[in-house]
Amino acid sequence: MRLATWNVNSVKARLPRLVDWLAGVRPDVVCLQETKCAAGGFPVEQVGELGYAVAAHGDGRWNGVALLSRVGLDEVSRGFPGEPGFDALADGVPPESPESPETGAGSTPPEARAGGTGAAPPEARAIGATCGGLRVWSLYAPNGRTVDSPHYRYKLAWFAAFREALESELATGSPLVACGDYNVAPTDADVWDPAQFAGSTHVTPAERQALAGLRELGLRDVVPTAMKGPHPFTYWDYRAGMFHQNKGMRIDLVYAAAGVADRVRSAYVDREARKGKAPSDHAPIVVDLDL
DNA sequence: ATGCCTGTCACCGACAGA
Repeated sequence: MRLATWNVNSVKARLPRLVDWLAGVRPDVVCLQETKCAAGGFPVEQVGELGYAVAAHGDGRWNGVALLSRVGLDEVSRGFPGEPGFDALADGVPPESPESPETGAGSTPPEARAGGTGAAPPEARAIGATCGGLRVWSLYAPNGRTVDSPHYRYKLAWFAAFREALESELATGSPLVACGDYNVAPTDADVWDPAQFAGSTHVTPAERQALAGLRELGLRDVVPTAMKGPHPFTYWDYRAGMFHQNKGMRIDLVYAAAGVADRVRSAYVDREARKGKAPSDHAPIVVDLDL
């Protein structure tokens, strides 16, 4: 089985490149992130012509994940149990300036502010399905913005909830892989210059501990081969010629259950897909499995 | 060479990305 994951930064804007890439690389299962379209707006017909079934999960303008498969697409899960939404109240930050410090009957009880139980619905950041006997998740972790932001605490809460959900799935013993844009660089070697990231998100101990929590469940980081240079970066900022200087980050990850990781024949970052006209700012990872 | 930011929604800029 050939498995791939790619943050396409809008499936509509990337459609010509996506179609060409699918036709050339011919993966069996593809995890997409940042599709930036509602599920009904996904170009199902265009990828369908290449033999892919589609399961999409989207809000519209932001986020959005999808799975493409031509080896079966069953037991689709849009989101996961306990998945939190972004809720500023969960951090004690009021959505609007409070009129007064009065705490009346309308105030939200603390127990209703916990992640996953508050009013904010989950964003479209996770979709799972069973493809040819393999349980596959396509993930788009929250960015976090800055370490003092409610979005950073949301990011950590989202990872904690995903760990819980995954623990239940792994208990069934079925082969599983969780691919996507984790928005965390696992080690200092996974950013082009660690000094540039001091005090930033994506490299903090808490974010790296979130990844460690997934590895504690038995998942392994399937590190792809870099097609240029020593670091298998998967993201390069559009600005300031970062790609051309190979100043990137490894934030797209393939986390595989041990039984799947043992069957990885090869894995690589397809840097070619980051070149040329109108690319995504992320490159795909392609993994060949002997299942 | 791969080439110096982009997509979306709403409107002619704002916001988000990491």
